[in-house]
Amino acid sequence: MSTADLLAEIFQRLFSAYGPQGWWPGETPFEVCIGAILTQNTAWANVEKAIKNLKSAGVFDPDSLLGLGQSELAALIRPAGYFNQKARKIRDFLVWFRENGGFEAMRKAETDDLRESLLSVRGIGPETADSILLYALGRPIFVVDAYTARVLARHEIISSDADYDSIQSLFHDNLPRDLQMFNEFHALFVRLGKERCRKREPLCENCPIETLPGYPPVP
DNA sequence: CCCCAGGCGTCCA
DNA sequence: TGGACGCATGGG
Repeated sequence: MSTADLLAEIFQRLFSAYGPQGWWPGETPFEVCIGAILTQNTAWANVEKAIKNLKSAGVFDPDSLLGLGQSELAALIRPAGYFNQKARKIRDFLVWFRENGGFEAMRKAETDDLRESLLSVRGIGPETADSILLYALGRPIFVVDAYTARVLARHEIISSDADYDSIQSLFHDNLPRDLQMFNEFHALFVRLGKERCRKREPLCENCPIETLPGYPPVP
């Protein structure tokens, strides 16, 4: 079975098992950007509390957030954890956002250029940048996350120390550049991981991809 | 009490 | 260039 067929098979099984995930769980492109930073190594339920705090305080827009001091911002996003670090990251992103013409300019930019520019912001790494590109701007980019790497490594499709770009290339080089498919695929990996794939446990039995053609069963 | 979450930057070999 | 470590709250 080719890599292309294997990845397509994984997608089909996850989609059949779980259906469309309706991502991103936020209402606006701006909310996607802030949520993408807040959710770094953090449970989404805690991110929701932080976003709710910002909305309740009436400051959930770029200018208002920039008007807050870093410590005030940190206090509001406290439930999301790492609040001092994330307050600075949000500020740095918003400064970049303002100085680079906001969404209007972002929508005009080439995907590769925009990705590089996003990565230049302190606190935005590859997963955060790609989440913004895919879910805020609709670019057909595959987002790699810890669940994806863990699941693929357990199936011995990649090595356990594969880096972000190599994993992303596996998807980019072997699947059609389909926006809706990439949107669902990442969300489905997260769904699978949340439900069944804790760090210290193998994939559970009756998992949609417990066995895959040509690959060893997960222990 | 324990482990872990939709990462990232820094430091050090 | 890559592996350890700090960052932090809240849920299971």
